[in-house]
Amino acid sequence: MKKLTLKDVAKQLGVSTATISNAFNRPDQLSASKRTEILEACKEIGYTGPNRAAQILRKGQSNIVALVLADSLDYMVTDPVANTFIQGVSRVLRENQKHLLLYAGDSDTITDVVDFVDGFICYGAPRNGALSTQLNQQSKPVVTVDFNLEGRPAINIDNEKASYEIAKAALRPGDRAAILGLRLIDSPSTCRIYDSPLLDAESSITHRRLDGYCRALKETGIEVATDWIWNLPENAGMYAVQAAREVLQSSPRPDVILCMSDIIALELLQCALTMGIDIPGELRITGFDGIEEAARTRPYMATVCQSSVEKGMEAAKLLLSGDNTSMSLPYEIKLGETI
Amino acid sequence: MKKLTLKDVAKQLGVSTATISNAFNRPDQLSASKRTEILEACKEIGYTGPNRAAQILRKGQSNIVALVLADSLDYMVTDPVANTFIQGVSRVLRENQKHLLLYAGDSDTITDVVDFVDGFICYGAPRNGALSTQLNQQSKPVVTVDFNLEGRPAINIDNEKASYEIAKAALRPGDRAAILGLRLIDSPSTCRIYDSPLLDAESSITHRRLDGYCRALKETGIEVATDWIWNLPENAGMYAVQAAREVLQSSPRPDVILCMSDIIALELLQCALTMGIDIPGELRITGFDGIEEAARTRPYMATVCQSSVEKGMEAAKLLLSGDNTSMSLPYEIKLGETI
DNA sequence: TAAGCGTTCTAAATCGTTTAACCTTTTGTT
DNA sequence: AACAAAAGGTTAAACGATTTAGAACGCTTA
Repeated sequence: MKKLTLKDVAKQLGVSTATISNAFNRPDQLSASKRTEILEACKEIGYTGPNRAAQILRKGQSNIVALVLADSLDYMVTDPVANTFIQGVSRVLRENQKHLLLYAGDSDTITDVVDFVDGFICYGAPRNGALSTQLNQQSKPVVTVDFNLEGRPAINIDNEKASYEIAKAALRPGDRAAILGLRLIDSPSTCRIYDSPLLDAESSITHRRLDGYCRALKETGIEVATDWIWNLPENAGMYAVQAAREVLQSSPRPDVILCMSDIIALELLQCALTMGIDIPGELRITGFDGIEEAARTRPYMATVCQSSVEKGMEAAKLLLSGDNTSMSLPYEIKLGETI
Repeated sequence: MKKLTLKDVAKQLGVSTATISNAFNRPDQLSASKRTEILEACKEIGYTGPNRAAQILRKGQSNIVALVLADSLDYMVTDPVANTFIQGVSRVLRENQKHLLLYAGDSDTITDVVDFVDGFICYGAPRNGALSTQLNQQSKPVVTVDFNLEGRPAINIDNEKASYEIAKAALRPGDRAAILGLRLIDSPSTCRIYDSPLLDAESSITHRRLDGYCRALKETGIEVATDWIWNLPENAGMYAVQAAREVLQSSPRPDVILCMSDIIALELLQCALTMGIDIPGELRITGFDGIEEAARTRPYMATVCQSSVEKGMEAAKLLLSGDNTSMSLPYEIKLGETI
């Protein structure tokens, strides 16, 4: 019992293959009566429609969109921001009958999929530079999120401005301030920056956040040495814990700690509370992202709220529209109870 | 600048297309010297290898595996169990150079992808019965996880036995007991079961858990009326909260509450602690799954630990192996501090 | 010398569609 | 009535590979 093909069906119905194909794809190319007649007959004999694999080859279009994640899936999954982002993407894709191919950015090539995928949504700068260049060299559409790729449309929030604003709200003149940063330098473990060279500063959102913090610090008349800036290689609790301990045990302890993500800030808060430090009396903390958990803590976190779902949805819409214009999404400063 | 094809390359090198194809796919079909000569020449002129779309059509194999999730992606993403499962699947697929197509089970058809996908991993029973029958009727390999599909290999743990054991550990003769269940009946919101007809009892893991609980209850000499069994439509906090409130406010209050997932149990624990109920003095609670968060609460949760990552990995391995034998994975009873 | 055999490569069929180009009718216009 | 345009189909050439059957070649063996 082989699978039916267009040809088989055409033969059975006594019409050309083109007509069958048109019945399925281009209703304007044949009379309505013939069309329904054909479709009914197909249902009758069990032909479910043109073979997708053949369609992909012929049309050069597969309805598959690759979502390239900067980090390995292992990290992605534990990160609520990435999580909800995927949600948003998938929602829009589904509405448009597109399919989602999940692609981890730590793979070192896209050659396996570039031939059949309709486009790429790229979430976060690939760790792996080769992937960026490959993405840029191929001709399928690309939408970048939370980083920039030359000549490609990007979805972003104004990270510099948002960071500036949350920092400005948290800082008082005369403060000692520390920063818990993310992917600022190339290091596999949590550490202070000192004078390590900054990583990939052009396209990285965390560097924009750093810029924003620095502007606010300068305006408030505060200086921050690079040994008061920590760097985490990934946005995961296990890296945050170590930074939190170190920064809280340093003496004199900072009055403010600016964290580049809520995951980091929450771990820090937890750690500080355990140590009996009064928040915000003795120490002020800011986060970034606005994940749900940050709103449930006590005291609840001062942070920058951005809608990851919306980001995902806009990214997908942008890709599908074929438009080439970047987009800056709104955010909201939530003062919370930690500053 | 059109893309190079096998034909172009063959013409340029003065050999047949078959030889080029063989150079890439079947090294044994030509001399080693010719092969390296060809591959080098290809690199030289910028031919990166056979077009995947054409390969898919011709070979009938795409290296794409569809992961069909029972729930919509929206729910999936917030569920750490599903999350880590995906992780496991993706890890094995990547190791084998396969790609992952994420497919939400609330879509009503697989016809869009069945033609080009190499197989399906199906996580949880699709809500939508049509999808099950479609999966069964098509001829591509299917591996089911946490439910059964006739004639298809399944990955599971022994839910009945595990539930029996955790319940047995929690129950004392003379207890009043309640159950917070999952997807036992067809209802869009949290409610007691009363005498609603049970749903899809054959293939559902939550029915196996119910069986296990019931065996333990019977052995301990406890009777549970169906109005002491709650049903949640999804494994999500928002549904759990309501059930938790209702069950805790009922009087007399139960001495033990058996929860079919950690998400539910944690919400219940939270709720009970807020109400000032002593755990486990006044109330014992059991969960199911062994998610990380359940180990971090205070008191920490009594639960059945199963490794979702491993489940995912085994599912993927099973699919790729082409084997047709089901598999029961180990689990571990963690007594915790809540019983 | 011719047959037999392994190796290396080629020609041509095939995978299942889509679609540009072309051919008939039918309809509308003057 | 004559002709253009539209409607409804058909033919056949792609799309870019894989793969079977067999040709050509050099070599051994009887």
